[in-house]
Amino acid sequence: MDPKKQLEIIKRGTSGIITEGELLKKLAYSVAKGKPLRIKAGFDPTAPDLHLGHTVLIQKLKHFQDLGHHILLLIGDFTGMIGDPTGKSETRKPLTKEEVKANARTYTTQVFKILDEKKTEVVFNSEWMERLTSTDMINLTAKYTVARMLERDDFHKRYTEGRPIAIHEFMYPLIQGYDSVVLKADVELGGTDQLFNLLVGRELQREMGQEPQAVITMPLLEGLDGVQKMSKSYGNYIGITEAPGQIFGKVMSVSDELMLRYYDLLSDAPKERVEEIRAGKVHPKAAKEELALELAARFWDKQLAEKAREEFNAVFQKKELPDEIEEVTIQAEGQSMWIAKILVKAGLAKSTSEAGRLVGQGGVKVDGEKVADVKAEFSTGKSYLLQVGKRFFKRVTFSC
RNA sequence: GGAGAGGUACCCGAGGGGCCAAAGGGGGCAGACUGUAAAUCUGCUGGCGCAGCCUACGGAGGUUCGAAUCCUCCCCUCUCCA
Repeated sequence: MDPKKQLEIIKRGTSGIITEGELLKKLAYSVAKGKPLRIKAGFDPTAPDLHLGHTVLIQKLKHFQDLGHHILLLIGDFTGMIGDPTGKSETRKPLTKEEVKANARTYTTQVFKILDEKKTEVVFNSEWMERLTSTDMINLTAKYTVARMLERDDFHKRYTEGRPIAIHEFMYPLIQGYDSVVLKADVELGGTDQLFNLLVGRELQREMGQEPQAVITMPLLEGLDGVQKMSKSYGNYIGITEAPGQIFGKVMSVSDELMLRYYDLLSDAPKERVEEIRAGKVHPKAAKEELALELAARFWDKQLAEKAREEFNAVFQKKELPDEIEEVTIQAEGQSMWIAKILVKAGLAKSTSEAGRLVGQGGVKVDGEKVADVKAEFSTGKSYLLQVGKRFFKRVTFSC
């Protein structure tokens, strides 16, 4: 495909390209020689569950892949084994080889929900990093200065704010850059927070006589709260292995404002459609449904996504019951049981205190009836339909 | 090696002997409303069969009728000096 056209596709949704001119040149060269570009993206195998935040980047890789370029999926297993104590988060305990391997495997299977496995090369940086000697390592560190390291925004911030920076954290950018040298990457993708590391790759490549990689940064996706970036540890994520109903519902829970952001970063809907939505020509709820449908279908399929939509509307609009309600069996401790205890045992509340609060706030229904009394007791001889809030349902039975 | 600052709940952050289960904000949850698990408003947000008790302000001791607050030691982080 024409290099300019390729660039246009690639550009969509990116936060920055360094430099556009270089990338265009590389694309032109690739077209002229019939040689695909080597596109690198690195992943940390510490948290094996991918969420939508990751897919912003993966989706971009997919665009490259569809344009016929060669995707290098780098698993940072070496760095994972050292453990990365970024910022104030307490030092992560280093992972064992087996754990890293297992994580990497679940990682890649998830990635291949989006990318074409046959056209993707998966590499592990332990392959070459473990072979480096201490001398090699020190030589690598000699290529960069502390002052330049402190240019990295988060290092700079932490330094001036008097927060800790461990020495080995300086190694990560270097190792990541060195990976680019080994892989002879033409382009590297990363989140905006990766910009510095990506640039180090250019620096090192130049140092080692290679043409520096072009760098593409993708915006970080805000989580469901719309404030912090999407991350498992904030619990504000949509995992790509979650049930279609979950994915659908979580997308629907996003604020109208955040929805537009999700459209920009996640959707492959035609540009014109996104513009219409932004202009307010589409009802926000309808627009959100469209997006929820697209995403649910991306990780599952159209039918399941459609079913999730129907159920969502049944439950939240028509206040009907969901199709599938989880059944739980609770060990009976007598003729009757306190409502708070039932809720805890059914997994609908963390503690009887919390359960008590929920009842007090009128958030608990049994068989469709609001429970008014915090001290209510229910006979253990029957089974009940429990509902907490609008969206948590469980059917409980008791066993003796 | 010396001098100083600091460590508070899920996160940020106030509080410097009792009125502190700890202000405020964020996040989360519930209710009302609706367009939906949007927005907005209101309430809740340590545990315990709960007008009471127990556990909690980095850790361990101590002073005191009473400690997140004062003292001692320890751990951790940072700044300046050497």
